[in-house]
Amino acid sequence: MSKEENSQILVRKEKLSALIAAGVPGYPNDFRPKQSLDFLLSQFGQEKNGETLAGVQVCVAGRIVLYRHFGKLTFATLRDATADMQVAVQRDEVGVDLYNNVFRKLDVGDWIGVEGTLFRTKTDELTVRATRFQLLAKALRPLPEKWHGLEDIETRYRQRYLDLIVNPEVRTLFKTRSKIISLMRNSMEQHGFLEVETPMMHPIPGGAVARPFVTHHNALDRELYLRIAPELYLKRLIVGGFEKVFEINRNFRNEGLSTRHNPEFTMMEFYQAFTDYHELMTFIEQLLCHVVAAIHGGNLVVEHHGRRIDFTPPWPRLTLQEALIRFADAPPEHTRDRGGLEVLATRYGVEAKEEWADGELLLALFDAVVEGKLIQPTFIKDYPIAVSPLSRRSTLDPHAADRFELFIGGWEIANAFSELNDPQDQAERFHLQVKAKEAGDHEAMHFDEDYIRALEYGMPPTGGAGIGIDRLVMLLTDSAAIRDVILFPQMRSRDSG
RNA sequence: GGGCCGUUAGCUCAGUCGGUAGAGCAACAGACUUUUAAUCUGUGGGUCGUUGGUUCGACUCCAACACGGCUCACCA
Repeated sequence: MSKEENSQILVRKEKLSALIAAGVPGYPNDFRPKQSLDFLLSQFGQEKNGETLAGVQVCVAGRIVLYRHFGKLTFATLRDATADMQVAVQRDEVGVDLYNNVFRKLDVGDWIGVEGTLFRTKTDELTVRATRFQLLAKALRPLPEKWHGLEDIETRYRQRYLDLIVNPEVRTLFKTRSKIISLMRNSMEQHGFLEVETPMMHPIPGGAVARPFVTHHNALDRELYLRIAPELYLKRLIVGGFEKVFEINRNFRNEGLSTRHNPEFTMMEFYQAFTDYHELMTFIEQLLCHVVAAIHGGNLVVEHHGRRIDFTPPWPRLTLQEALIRFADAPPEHTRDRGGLEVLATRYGVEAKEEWADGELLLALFDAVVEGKLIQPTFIKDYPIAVSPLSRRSTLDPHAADRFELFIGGWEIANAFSELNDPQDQAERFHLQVKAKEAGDHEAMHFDEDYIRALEYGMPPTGGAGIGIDRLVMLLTDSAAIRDVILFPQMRSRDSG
């Protein structure tokens, strides 16, 4: 017996053939439900005084997920997009022939339509008493076991439809994801931002430090790159005169997979003229608080991995140095010069590469020692210029960028900065990136001449930010792996390896 | 990429010291008109991830490979 044709599938195919032979179509499309199950439960689920259900005619559709047979009576649990509800089918109500030869030939997993009236069982459960039923779509494969359901993690990811059928909490999670994105989109629109779509295929990959996926366009006979970030296109739109734009869409990075990394992931990036990174901190604080409160019923405290994360503003704003002093127990003087940083690197087992600028070493120390400790929402600001090739140079310190990142639950959630709008400075930064690329850094940026040309036409002073949607959803749904919040996560091929 | 763990019926899982495989659910046949994982009686269902090796004999021991999980490294 092959895996694809086990005996249960054969039995179901034979049942389908028998039904069709008896004039019952297996996949008709002429049934229209009139009520959702959730609607019926909310309207009639709670008993009211003097209520009579007998006259309430209903017409519903759903998938059979459970059966309880009693000879001449069957209870079935129906599941539609909104809820589960019980249906009672009686032989004497629908007719002996239909009951014995059609209804009893149905299986768990089949879609059916049911017309009937409402009643309450002895245990007070609201139930549809069927006067008529119809097969809507025959299922040829058996569903996973009714009690344990589908627990195999690999199958849940590879066959997400099955996961969604039998694990209602997975449906709830993805509804929450959708709601989070909707809240962010509405919020941005209310603040006057214009939603735009920029290319997913880039002739020059840019806007982030990452390895891109490469593809080939036949007609143009040229390489194209799946975008690693929309940043440079969105800022071209600021040059073009849109003063507030945002995009919620996918980025693609050709890097390893982990519980926090999927090759394609969703970011919201937004750019606003006449603002800076300090004002963006306040904006993001308000935006995320709005989302968290809406998702958690007004509550700003979220449970995550057994820890309480309190989103109540204002959130701490620390410089990289301050964070290292506080969370890495570093003496202040050690964060100020090369020698001190190298002492810290030795203490924490961080490799201090010779070619690194001081700022790069500082950041490496932060990543290794501090990042994972930033559980409560915390802004870390004033990043080194060396690792911020698109950020505005600080007016006070030419080695610092007007940039911050937001950390929550030990993860980087947002990255934002005052944008570099000096075309000559930007060109110099690109040159440095190209030099790094030539020295073997695969993640370094290309020189984007058209972007420089755009800046040469004048970009107003601007602030911009990117917020990682998948990680935000993980935080707000208490998920352990990014694959749990992506419907179809990337998996290795089973056949060709 | 490294380390550790896992892969047995459609699903969830047992399988002792190496002697050719078990349960529950699901399926099939039957009983049953108020169940909630209904219950009761009976029946069928397996290339034990793949390929090699050791052995008289391998689900079991060994090796390689595939896929997955956790974790470290890199990144967001």
